Amino acid sequence: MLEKSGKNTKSKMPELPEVHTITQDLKKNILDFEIKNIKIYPNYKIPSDVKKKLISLYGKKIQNVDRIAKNIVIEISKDLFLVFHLAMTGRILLRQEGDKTDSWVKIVFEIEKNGDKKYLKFCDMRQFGKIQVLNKKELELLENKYGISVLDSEITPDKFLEALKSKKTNIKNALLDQKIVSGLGNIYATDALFLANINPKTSTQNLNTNMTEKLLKSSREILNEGIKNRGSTLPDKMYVDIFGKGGNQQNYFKIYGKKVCPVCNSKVEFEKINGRGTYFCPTCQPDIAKDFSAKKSKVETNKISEQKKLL
DNA sequence: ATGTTTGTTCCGAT
DNA sequence: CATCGGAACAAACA
Repeated sequence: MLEKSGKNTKSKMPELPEVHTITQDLKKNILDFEIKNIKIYPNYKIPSDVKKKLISLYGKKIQNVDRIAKNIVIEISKDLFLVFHLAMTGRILLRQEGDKTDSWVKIVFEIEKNGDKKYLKFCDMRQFGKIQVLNKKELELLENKYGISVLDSEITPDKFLEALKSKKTNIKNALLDQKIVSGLGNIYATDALFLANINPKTSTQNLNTNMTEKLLKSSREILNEGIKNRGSTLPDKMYVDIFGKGGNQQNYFKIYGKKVCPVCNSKVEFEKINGRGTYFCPTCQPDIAKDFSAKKSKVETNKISEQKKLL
């Protein structure tokens, strides 16, 4: 892990399983390779200052590969970092001479070590992804943008609750806000909420420590399982690892994409929550706010009828 | 033709 | 001024 200035450096904080997989594979395969050439495809819109900064990478060797939240960070020197964010449809592929061509290629880094030549390709169909060249200070600024990581062993249910409550919205939305919790995406957040028996529409203000304890545990479980299975590849085959191979976590989804709850056989509900497709089981993930207000209105109704009696 | 999509940022409304 | 939520970014697929 890149060292956070003055902070605990021993805790490894893997987050999004797909990015983690790519980062680890890159680390095993491109260290000490020299950047010989960089080809930017003409159809790729890249800010001119980034284009200029890329030139400063020529002739340098790759020192390390790491990850900050969902960013892949390639360390070129102590003060020079190449940073990728894949967003929805970005890919990093590591190819050799003669390999088949790839779709949606935007930038190719030709790298070489002891005569071994490889092609590091940045591909992006929808072009929501981002490439940056940063110095150490800018990298620290990037790192500081992110909230707590659920895989950080120092995070407690209390700290988790405090972080989530700072955003007054539903729990699903808070979990996806990287400034609050970094690393969970739509699928993993959906599955983590299911495992914790929490309705995705629950207000963060209605959470308690018992719930965040469960959610912390389920989030860690989901992310660790995703990492073990090298991420998830949906039917569109958008995510693949650096060798072009899909992950396996899609075979272990808990509730995402399901029609029937695997635990209780209830019909799974699908709803757009803050614009993101969300699956949940109405039985295993009851809406506590609804129960609460139903109870409350019942109490009020009783009160009114009592008052009427008195009159 | 329309609606859908693994993420993030920006801007208007409150 | 802070915070929230929806639109926008752009392309392929069903």
